[in-house]
Amino acid sequence: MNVRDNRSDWTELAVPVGSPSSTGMNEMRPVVQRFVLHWGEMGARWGINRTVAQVHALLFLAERPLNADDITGALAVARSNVSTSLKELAGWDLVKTVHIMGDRRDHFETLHDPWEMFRRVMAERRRREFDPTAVELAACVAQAQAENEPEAVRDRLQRMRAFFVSMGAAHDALKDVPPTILAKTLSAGAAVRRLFGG
Amino acid sequence: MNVRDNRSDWTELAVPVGSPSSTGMNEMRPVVQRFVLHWGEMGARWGINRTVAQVHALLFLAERPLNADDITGALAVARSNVSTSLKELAGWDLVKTVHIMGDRRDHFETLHDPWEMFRRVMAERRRREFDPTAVELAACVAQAQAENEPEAVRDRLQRMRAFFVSMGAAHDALKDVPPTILAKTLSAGAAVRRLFGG
DNA sequence: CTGTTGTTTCTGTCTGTACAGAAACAACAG
DNA sequence: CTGTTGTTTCTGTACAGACAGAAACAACAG
Repeated sequence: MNVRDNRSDWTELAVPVGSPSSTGMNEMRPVVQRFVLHWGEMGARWGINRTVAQVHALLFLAERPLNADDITGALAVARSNVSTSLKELAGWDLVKTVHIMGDRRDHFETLHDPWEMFRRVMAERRRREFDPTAVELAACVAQAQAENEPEAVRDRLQRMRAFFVSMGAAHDALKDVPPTILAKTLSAGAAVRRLFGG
Repeated sequence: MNVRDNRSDWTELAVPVGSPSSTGMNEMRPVVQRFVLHWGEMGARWGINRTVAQVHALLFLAERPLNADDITGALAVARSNVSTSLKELAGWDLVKTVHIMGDRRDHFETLHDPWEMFRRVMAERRRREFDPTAVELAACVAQAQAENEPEAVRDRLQRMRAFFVSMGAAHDALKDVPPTILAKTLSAGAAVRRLFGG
């Protein structure tokens, strides 16, 4: 009994044909495919690996936790890449590993709440990119001072730094607001406008 | 008199050595270089072409409008790419062309207010990427309905769509708030927390 | 007209990244 | 032990994007 024969019958997101294609690929149904492809493109535009984003999209629509072979079959990518992508998603805190009784394989699932997803992605991007840039900016401000840069240069670096400080504060103020509150408050809109004197 | 001889003495951001290097390259001073390089990296991470981001960074620190040759000299990239990058930045509404008396060449300058920069980038990204995705999601929701996708799939697409609608509303509520107000309100933080019941 | 300036387009090249596929390895169940 | 599962690493390849440099072109000043 080899791996191919042992893969689970994964029909939830698959086209309901008689049997899987000879390639071992498990075709996704049209909407699923559409969403997965678009999500992949969007991710790529924002600096997320296309395949990683596709894996995420697939898990987002999956009705049950999928194992690596399910994903390999659906997306038709090498298993090694699925493994890497899952690890990457775990690094973003977007997937978790679950286990199913009687099955030794790892299964993966992702959040189904877009707000919570957004929150975690923001937190990670902040940690990885925003904070280091803020540090770099502070260093630039100091260096500009030390090296007697002209007033204008020092001023602009300082403004940029201040901007980063403010954005950091904004993130701090919002990062722990429960998604449901965020959604309601933002959807209403009026309160937000009022706060900002609109 | 060729182009090289005709280029302006561009010393504001340059290392104050006796003469420009034989390559025609105009070396930036350390802080400027540091900022330009870092900005380039950040841009690349967020899907902005590295060179485009570098041109932007250079203009951000420049004390006067620069012409294409200034930029070519400072960044040591081909003139054609500078031209393309400037056009790209113009497309983001981040640079404008200005003219200097007695000089036929175009000169370029960028905003010096990070808040306003941010506002414009957000507006553009929304137009280019967010809105189309929102449309796509609406289509996915409709298609999922039409093709009798399982409840779970329809529900998740719908949630994602709702998320995009809310984010759009949030952007609408904030996009026209004057940067100064935004900065003050966000920096304070307390009001924001209050609004969201923190 | 000629020289300057700027844009656009083309070609070739280079580089980084993604990726497949294989292999080695580790962990573990039975 | 053997077979399964999963991760990691390696090699080679393929592709997309970035880029330089040349060339053609347009606009315009003098």
